[in-house]
This record gives sequence, C-alpha cells and structure tokens, in this order.
Amino acid sequence: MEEGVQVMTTLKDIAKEAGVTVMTVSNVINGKYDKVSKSTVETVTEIARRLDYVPSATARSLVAKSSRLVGVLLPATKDEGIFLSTHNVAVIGVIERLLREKGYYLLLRGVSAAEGVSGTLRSWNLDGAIFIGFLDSEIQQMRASFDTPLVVLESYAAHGDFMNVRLDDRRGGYLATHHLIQNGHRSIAFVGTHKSERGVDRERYEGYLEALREAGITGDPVTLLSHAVSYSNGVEAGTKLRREHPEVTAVFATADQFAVGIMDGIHSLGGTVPDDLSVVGFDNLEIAATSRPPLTTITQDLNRKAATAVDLLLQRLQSKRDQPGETILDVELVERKSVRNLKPA
Amino acid sequence: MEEGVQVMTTLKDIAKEAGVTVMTVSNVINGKYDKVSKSTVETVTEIARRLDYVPSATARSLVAKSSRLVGVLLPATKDEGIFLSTHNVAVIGVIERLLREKGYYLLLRGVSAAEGVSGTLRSWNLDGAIFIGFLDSEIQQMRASFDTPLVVLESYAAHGDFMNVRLDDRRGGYLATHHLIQNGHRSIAFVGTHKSERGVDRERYEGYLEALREAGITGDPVTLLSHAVSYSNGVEAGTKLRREHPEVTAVFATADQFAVGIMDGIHSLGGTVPDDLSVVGFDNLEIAATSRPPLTTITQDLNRKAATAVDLLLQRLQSKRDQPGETILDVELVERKSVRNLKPA
DNA sequence: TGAATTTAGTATAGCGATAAACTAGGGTGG
DNA sequence: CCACCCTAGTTTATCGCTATACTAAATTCA
Repeated sequence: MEEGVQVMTTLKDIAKEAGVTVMTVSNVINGKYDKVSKSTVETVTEIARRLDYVPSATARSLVAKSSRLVGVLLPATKDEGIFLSTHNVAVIGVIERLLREKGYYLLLRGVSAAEGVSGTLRSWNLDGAIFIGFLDSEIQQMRASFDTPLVVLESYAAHGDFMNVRLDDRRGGYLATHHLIQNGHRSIAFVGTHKSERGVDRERYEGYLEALREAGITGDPVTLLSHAVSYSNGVEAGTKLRREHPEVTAVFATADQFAVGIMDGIHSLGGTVPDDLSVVGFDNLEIAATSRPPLTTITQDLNRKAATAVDLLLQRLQSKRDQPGETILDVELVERKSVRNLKPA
Repeated sequence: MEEGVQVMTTLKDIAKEAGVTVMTVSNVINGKYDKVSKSTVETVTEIARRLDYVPSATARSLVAKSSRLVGVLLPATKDEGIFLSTHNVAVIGVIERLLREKGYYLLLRGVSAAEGVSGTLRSWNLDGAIFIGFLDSEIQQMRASFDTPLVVLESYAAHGDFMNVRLDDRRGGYLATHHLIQNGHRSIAFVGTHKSERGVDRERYEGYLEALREAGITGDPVTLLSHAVSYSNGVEAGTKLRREHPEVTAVFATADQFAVGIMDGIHSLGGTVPDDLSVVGFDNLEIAATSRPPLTTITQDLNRKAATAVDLLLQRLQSKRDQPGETILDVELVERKSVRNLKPA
C-alpha cells in the first residue's frame, strides 16, 4: 500500500462536482455570498465539507499580498542552535497563542549573524516579524535588508524603523539597588555582562548608579562583568566577591542566573545568604522562586510583553499605519528572602 | 515617505534585464547549467545578485511537491498557549538548528484538541511534521486527518503510521529504583501522574515495579499521583509523604519538578534530604543540578533525541522509503547528592 | 412594452516558478 | 551537399487561487 502523495482537494474538484466555475466556489468559500444564490452556497458548502477541503495557504499568499505568516527570529550560532532562555521561551509561547488566535502562522527561525536574514523573510513573503534577543548592531544590520513590519523586543538601538518593546530596565536597576540601600547596605556590588554586549545591562547599570548617587554613596563600586549570562559565571562572581571583596555586603545582579550562582558560590565557601551577603536578581525566572533562599528580584509581566509585541504588529498589519517607537513596560520588585536588613529595628 | 509594499525582485525582472526568458533565468538560478551558455550564466547571476533576488518559497511550493516546511506541533490549551517545558524547549532548539542546516523551515504551531490539526498541516503543504508532547489518543486522532510523513516524540500509541522516538522509560524507572535498592532502601514510594495521562509514566512505573520485584520487595508500594507535572504538586507529595508515610525512606519521582518539590516539601516540615528521605528524579533538567541537595536523576541525551527525530524525518522525505516503528533511546543514572546510603560500609 | 437594473454567475488574466516539449542555428559525418 | 545531432535556448502549460471584467437571464420600472 502506497502512502500516496497528499491528494489535496482543490476548488476545481468542488467546482466539477457542483457543476459551477472555480470562481463561484472561491466566492462561496470566502463568504462572498452576495454573488451567489442561496442554493448554490448550500450545495458548494456541503461538497466542500464532504471532500474535506482545506484552502492552500501557499497559493493564497502567492496571489494575495498577505501570507498570514509571521516570523519569530532569534539569534543562533552554527553549533548551538537558537538560544532559548526560559524567558524567551515563555514569550514565544504567548506569541504563538496570540498569533494563532488571530489566524496567523508562526515561522520560527534562528539566525546566525553570518548568513543574514533577508532570505528567510523575503522568501516566505512574511507579513511581519518579531525579533527576540538580538544585539542592537545586529538589528540595525538585519533591518536594512527587508522592509516588513517589525517588532523588536529589548532593543536599545538608537532609532530604527521598527516598533520596540522593552522593559524599564533603568528603573529595574534603580529599584533593586534602592531596596538594598533601604535595608542599610552601603557597599553594593554590580554583577552583569560587559555593557557592549547587552543594552539592557547598560541601562540597569545606570539605574544602579542613580540609586547610589541618590543615597550619596560615592567611590568606585565593585563591578564584576562576564561575557554571557549563566549560572556558572554567577558562581564565579560569588566566590570572587567572598574572597576578594569582604567589604561588600550586597550585590545587584542583572540576571537571576547570576544571582542564584552567586548565592551558591557564597555557600560553597561556607558563607550564608543573606547573612554574609544580600543578593537581588533580575527577571524573576522560575529558579528565583525555588532557589535557597528564595531570591528577591525584579519582575516583569511576560504575558504583557508578548501581548504588546503581537498587538503592535497586528495593528500595524491591519491598519497600515506606521507607528514605530518604543513601548516601555513597568517592572516591580519582588521581595523574598535573599536580602538582610542591616538597620536595627 | 511610504514604507512601500515589499517589492520583490522576480525572475521576470531579471529576465527582462538580461534579455532572455524567465525559464532561462530559472535554470541558472537552480544551477541547471547544462542548458545555458557560460556567458549567460554569468550575466544572469550577476544581475540576480545586483537586484538582490530571493526566490519565492510560496511560488515554489505551489508548483513543486516540496514546500521545505516542517511543522512542529505541540499541545496547547485555549488559555495557556503551548506547553513549553524546559525539556521540550531544548528539543525544539535543536530541531530548529538541524532543519535550518538542511534548508528546511520550521512552522511552530500549538494545537488545541478541539480545533484539530488538519487545517494547519494541509494548508501549508508541509513536507513533514514532528509532534511533541501529545497524548497517545490525541496522536491517533490527529494522524487520521492527514498523511504527511510524521515523527512523534514520546508516544506509546500502540501502532500508528508514523515514526516514534522515545526513551527507554521502563529502564529509566528500573535504574532509578534499583539505585535506591542498592543503597539499602526497601520502602520506596512512587510519585508520578495518573497513568492514563502520560504513557511515559506508565512505563516508568513498570520499571519501578520490576526493580522492586527483582529485589523481592512485596506489598503495595506507596503511590502518589497527580494530574500534572509541577513543582507545587511535588511539594504536596513531599509533605504528604512525611506526614502520612513515615516508613518510607526513599522516593522515585517521574519528573525532576516533582522531585525538587518533594525535597522542598520535606525541608518545609523540618526534615532533611537525603537524611530523612532519599529522592531520585527523572529528566535531568537544569533544576536538578542546582537544587539543594543536587538531585540524583535519570538523564537522557536531548540532542540525540532531537537529532534522531529530524534525521528520521529527513531520510523519509528524501528517500520516500517508509520506515515507521520505534527508535528507543538510552537513559542513564546521574548520581548526585539526594540519595542516602543506608548500608553500613 | 421596452429600457434599465439586478442576480448569478462565467471568462480571462495573472501571482512566481517550474516541467516538459519544442526549435533555430551551427557543426559533423558520410 | 544533405540528413542528423548538439547547443542554447524558447514556448506552452500548470500549480491553486483570486481579482476584474464581462454576460445572459430574470426582474423592475415608467
């Protein structure tokens, strides 16, 4: 028994069986009932259902402007594939649902800096795209090669022809640091990535500095930077802090992975969090709630971020209005158990 | 300044400029040089590059059999979107990379049981599909409505017309339990999902029973089942064990989320892992390495799983050969710190 | 009753690309 | 010198669908 080539029912098949033209069937399928008699509508509809007709999206997108396809692009390296952080994943999940609800399809694609992006986007005649997790420089470069409506998450690119959705990272950095200060800490270290790597860290750093300044804390703060966000880089930072900077009583880390790593680093050297070191993270990932101690961190509304991205894109697709610019989302401090209060009650 | 409708360069444009037919250009683009003179090849290639030509995937897939599109389908609920466990996510990342390397595109789609799947698959003329995380009953039902080559991950469906890639779950259950027995435990509880929900748990349970039997441990084992895998269900199981089953010295949990939850449940009641209870999990997620104590668990090679899925699918697509059946992947025990040795040295 | 309008379609063309069949012009062999 | 075969293309048809323009018959209007 052959599996058989996919035998798609086409409009033609229906037309033949109904004894009308393909065009008439097309009108029925698309609900243009004003061109067709009631009885024909019924006949055709019945036959279509019976033959299990499904319209060909490829044929449609060939003739129409719209393909109903939205690309979600993420950075990828040749060897490791796309980078799916817990965080990005949650966002993609929400994006998928929203697009699906609106009748759009999602093309997921990793992009390695080298190959560029234009092929993918243009080839499939995408209606729009969402970029997640790219560096500003990459975005600029990619944007040049195509002109589909575009939403970018977490960009600090100066100005591009796209809609940008990001957190108020600066305020996040401020809130975290301010919280530590309010708990009596004065020597507060910063753990993040090299500023050139992530625009978000640059902003979080600014917020951190602002809080210090506001509290009148001067002098060069202890700053530990790594190239990538990871638990193990956090552990390294934690051990380094304990060994080389005993004066530091608190840390603000720009990612929960860092923060949890730092805590474990301290523990591994016999210290205790928050007794020996207070820690505040950023992102409120799952690990922040289940770490020991539970991590005080900055949280954001992932659902809202994803929803905003999709809404902006779809509005743009439907109304043809141009609305580039930034949408900045609020952040909040979530208090758990990783900060010690140094002020006597 | 209008953003301008996407002005795609087409073969026609190139043809006009080169003074040849569209067909000739098509031949050049597709490397069928035996039909074209060397000089024409050069001219056309140069023009194509200059006009930044990108072939239309939709047009191609309309005329060809192949769309170079592979669907990755996941279960979704109307409200929550697709279910992206840490585990599935890693798999998708690898699948994306492999498909991309081979020149395929990935259509990511959540499927809610109600709506069915045929629309998506047929509409886009997918070359193939990979199902992740569906229940056996859902798979059977979905399979009926289309006949594209299909790879399913983690199915225990009796026999379907698809290629199945799964773990040796039974052996996993056996290894976990056997490890506990070897460390002197005799009263070992089982924490999992209701067997009807996940075929994998049924098998892991069988492996668990087998190990008990082999060790001559009889009597009804303590079995705690929940409806979904989650940390909080684990916590609940942990507290229940400590309060209602003091005789139990060890647990085998069918998921790391359960296991970590159990440990925290024990801790919250003043107990200690592994002193008061030994725990073995399953999956070796990230949390297993960073939990306290680090979790002894069953691990699998995610890369290999994803790679196997893609390989099977692509082989099938290229060779037209039918090769349904199961591919069963090995599992291993990863020893960490959550199991206490009861045997005196 | 004849012209105008409506109803319910049909006919034609084209989206971008490809497969398959066909052809003009140059070279070759006998 | 003519039949024959390459070479380097061209022509035609088609994938499935939709937009646009057209038309025959039925209905309305004055």
